[in-house]
Amino acid sequence: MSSLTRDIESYIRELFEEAQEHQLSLRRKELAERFGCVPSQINYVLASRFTPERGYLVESQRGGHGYIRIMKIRFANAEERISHLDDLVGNAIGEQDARRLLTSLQERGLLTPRERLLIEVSLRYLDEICRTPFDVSPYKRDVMQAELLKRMIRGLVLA
Amino acid sequence: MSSLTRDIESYIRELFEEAQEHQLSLRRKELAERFGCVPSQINYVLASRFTPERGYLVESQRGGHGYIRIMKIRFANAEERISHLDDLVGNAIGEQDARRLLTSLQERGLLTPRERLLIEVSLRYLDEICRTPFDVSPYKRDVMQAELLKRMIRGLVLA
DNA sequence: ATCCATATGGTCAAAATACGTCAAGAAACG
DNA sequence: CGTTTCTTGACGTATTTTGACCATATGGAT
Repeated sequence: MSSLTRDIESYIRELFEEAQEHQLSLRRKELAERFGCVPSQINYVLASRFTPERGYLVESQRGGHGYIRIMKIRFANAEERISHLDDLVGNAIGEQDARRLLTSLQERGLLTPRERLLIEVSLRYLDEICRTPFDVSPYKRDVMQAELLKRMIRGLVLA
Repeated sequence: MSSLTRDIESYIRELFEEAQEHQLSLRRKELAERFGCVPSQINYVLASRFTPERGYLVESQRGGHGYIRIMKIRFANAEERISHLDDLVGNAIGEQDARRLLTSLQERGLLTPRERLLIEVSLRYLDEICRTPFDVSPYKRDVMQAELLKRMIRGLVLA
């Protein structure tokens, strides 16, 4: 049940909590040694867990005194937040991706479990009627799902 | 009278009771082996029994260290309230009636403003697509709205 | 100033692992 | 006896882990 990637992710999150900062710096090699893995494993963790989609940006520098800096994304206003979230949803989104996004939003505290449940119910129903009474193509279904999802998210941000 | 699906469903419910947690993790392959069935049978059980409409959310991850996580959002036994609310929604509900009902639920503290917003956004979108791409009759639109509303309410108002 | 040794981090792809989708046929139901 | 629900299996996709090889920054030597 535990995995290297998840362990490293947890460790980095702990560092964030301890630091109480919106950004922190790491040494790739050091971190890899701490977890007894190859350095590129760290890149994998960053690429899969500390993405803009999950609210993070990563910068790095090579060479002597190299570093990896992870930053939490901050928004100046609701509009920025909305456009960020709109981008995450995109023009079309499938069931799996939608669920993943909702998971991430819940983890970020932007959504309560009940709100997430409401969203999932409505997405499912939309998908269902698109299939059965109407016969919408898979891609069009994803476009419609994306539209509904974006509207709900926009509403929540402004609420 | 017993069936594979029901057996697996019962088993998962037992796990919830034992764990006394609102969420639990499974391995699809393991579970399939325990019940001597193909792994996709597990997907069927999840898709038909642990839906958001029934108060559950399911997350999963593929690949190494993959898992299936089931979360119980719904609060225990509130069947009476479900049927009561179903009656309130009825077979078909128009925009005006729907709004009245939501107002009442919100006033009774069964719904937060954000949750209500989500419901209204999705109902409005449903209505919109029923008119424009598809050309659903007014009555049918009301039926579909009622159905979506009922599903959302069933999913979460229970406590 | 330039070169180069050293110290970092980056990319990519293969292999292993685990879950998802879909549709056809069987079974149960009313 | 038609409809819904269940079961199965073939095929598809996603994630993790590792390692070989690539790119870049720094600082001291020339």
